[in-house]
Parts: sequence; C-alpha cells; structure tokens
Amino acid sequence: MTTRRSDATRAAILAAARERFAADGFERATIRSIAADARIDPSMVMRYYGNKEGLFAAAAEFDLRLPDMAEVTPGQAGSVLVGHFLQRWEGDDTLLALLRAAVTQEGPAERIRAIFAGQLGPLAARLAPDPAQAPVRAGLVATQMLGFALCRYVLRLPPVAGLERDEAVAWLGPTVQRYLTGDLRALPRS
Amino acid sequence: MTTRRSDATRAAILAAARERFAADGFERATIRSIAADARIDPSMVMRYYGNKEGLFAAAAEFDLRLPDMAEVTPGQAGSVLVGHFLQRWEGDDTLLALLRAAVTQEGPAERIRAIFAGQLGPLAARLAPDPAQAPVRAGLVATQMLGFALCRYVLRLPPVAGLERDEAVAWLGPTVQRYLTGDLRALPRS
DNA sequence: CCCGTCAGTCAACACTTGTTGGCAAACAGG
DNA sequence: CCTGTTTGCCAACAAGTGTTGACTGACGGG
Repeated sequence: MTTRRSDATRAAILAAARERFAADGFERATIRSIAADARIDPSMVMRYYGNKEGLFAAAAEFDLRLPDMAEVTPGQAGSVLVGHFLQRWEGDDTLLALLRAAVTQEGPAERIRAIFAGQLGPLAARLAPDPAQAPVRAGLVATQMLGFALCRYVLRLPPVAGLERDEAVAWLGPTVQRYLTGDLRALPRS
Repeated sequence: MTTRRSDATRAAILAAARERFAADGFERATIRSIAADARIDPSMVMRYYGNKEGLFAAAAEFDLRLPDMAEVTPGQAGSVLVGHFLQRWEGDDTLLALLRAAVTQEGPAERIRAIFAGQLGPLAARLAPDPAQAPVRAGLVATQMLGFALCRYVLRLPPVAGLERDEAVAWLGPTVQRYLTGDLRALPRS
C-alpha cells in the first residue's frame, strides 16, 4: 500500500550510509560520498533523512537479537553469548558503524549504552546470582565483547584478528561466563 | 644548552593538543581550537610540527611503563597488570587520545598495535607456559584492557564507569591472569 | 488528455578546515 | 648600535563540508 516509488532510493542510501559509516566513521563519511555510492544526488539524502545525524540515526538502528537462553545449560551461557556476538558482528556492519561513531559522538554513544543496558541487562538479571548485580555484570560483559570487537575489527591487532571463531569462543567464553554467573572471588585455577 | 626561547610555546601546544585530541578525537580537534587553548596563532602549530598529523604524532608519544613483574608472585600478575593499566590510563590522557584517533585513522591504529605488541608481548612471553602463545595471550589481554577503557572512559557506560578501582581489579584481574598463564581449557569454577 | 504530486538534478550558499606567505617586533652577537 | 635570526601575528587561500532552494521531467488519478 504505502510503497512509494522512492523506497528503493531510501534503501540504497541507507545501505551506502551503513557501509561508509562503518568504514570511515561519522565525520569522515561524507554525505557526498554516501550519495555517490548510492548513485543519487546529495540533496536527496537531506530530503529523506533531514540531516547527517538523522541519516546516521536511521542507519544505526540495531538489535542484538540475543538468544533466549532458556534452553541453554546455564554453564554454557558464556560460550553461547560469545558465539552469538561474533556472528552478529560479522554479518552486519551496523555495530561497527555504531562503535566507530560512538567514540567521538555523544548520540551514538548513548545508543550503544542503551543497547547494552537494555538488551544485555535483562539477560544478566536472569542469570546472575544476585539480580542487583545485573547492571555491573552486563557492563563487564560489554567491556570484553566490545574490547574484542575493537581489537579484531577496528584496530586489527594481528593475533586477535587471526583467531578462529572456535578459539575466540574458547578463550572468551569462560570470561563472560564468570562475569555473568561467577562469584567475585572465584579465581580460575591457574 | 639548546633551549630555544620557543620551547615553552612548543610545550604549550603539545599539552593543548593532547587534551583536545583526547576529548574530541583527531578530526574534531581542530588546529585552531588547539592553538586557542595554547593562546598562540594556528600558524605556529604548522611551523613547529609541520602539519596536523605531525602534531598528533608528537602528542601521542607514549610508553606503557609496564612494571618489571620480576618481584611479583606469578599468580598475582593479572591483578598487578590491571591496577597498573588503570593508573596509567587515569594519570595521562595520551592513551585516550590515541584510542579516540585510532578508531578512524590508520596511523594511530598502527601506533597502538606497536605499543601493545612491543611492550605487552615480551611480558606475555615471560609469563606464558608456551612462549609461542605469547602474541595471542598479549592480544587477549589487550582486548580486555582496551574494552574496559572504552566502556569506562569513552562510552561511559554507567555500571563500568562507576566501578571502584578495587572492584575493577577484582573482576578483571583473574581474567587477565587466565589470558596470561591459564590453560585454554581451564574453566573458572562457576 | 491534464494537472497536481512526486523523484530527481543542478548550482549555489555559508561556513569551516588545514595550510601558506608576508610582515612586525623581540632578541642576540659583533 | 646595527644586522641577521628567531618568534609571533595577521590575512588570505583553496578545498571540502553540510545544507538549501529553484527548476525539470515523469507519474498517475480524474
């Protein structure tokens, strides 16, 4: 019904914007370059998304799509989560765009905060021994997952970028598991 | 001996540059704003540092100053390292500037890679059971430390930003310890 | 067929950016 | 004192930015 003729153009702009924002960050991704990628005029971007921030907001819509965790053995939550995160990072560069922008822009930073607090928080609340600790536990998981993504996809630190997915899960899984369900004083056996 | 009259100006520029780069990132920190902070003319920046990249390179000189670890019980290496990182991060905003810039600029990214590979690598080589694993272990430590800094100082995720230093060490210490000396299959007791 | 709406193009705006060269004042050595 | 060098400021440039508005066709319902 409400399929306007311009929907294809809108989608092309959005796709190009996501790519450019992910690759170059917010300030270095210019409206002109995005428009060129989408093969349209820069003024169309303004018409459909108002301004550059509006375009970014539209391009950075994102859902972590965290698994239910209901059918997962509680002890495997860490590994499952890490695997899911990796898959989510690699299949879609929205998170990459979001991260690159959030480092210098307050808006995207708030968006990331909302995503991790709003989507990871409830999951932590269900798994944590003490629900009051849920925010801190979710935050700790965020540090490890975002740090891994930063080193692997942004900074491209060779040893981290070269890790196979299984290895990454094997290394990070227990960490995330401890952040979610472990005791503060629980040390791993060295 | 070779103390030129302009050394004070040079230092003022460098200090202002570090602050601005740390607060705004590479592209949003303009030469004009840096010069204004240092109360000099923008053209002086060019005279003394060539161009914006040269200024950043000079402002981003950094040494992790990792402790010797010779006198530390091997089992405490993780906690000591985490504590040291936090202190290093809070006392000097060079690392912050470096991180904010590295997300969109290749030069700073390479600098960070060099810092972590060149300074953390040898330490990992001394502590790891198998020296061949040192690069990966150093990389994993980097993911956790950079991720924590990202969430705490850049994104300011409330639960992470609000953590006391002791709590941070208590949570991250065992993680770093396992990355340095732990077995790949060693799971923490849940 | 005709006319209002929509999609798209073009040129230009106001502004900021990094960067440059010229010029005046302060200094230092003879 | 005078001359060459240093230190600094001023004005300007060229390029690139986000953004705007006017104009041109192409649809599509009556």
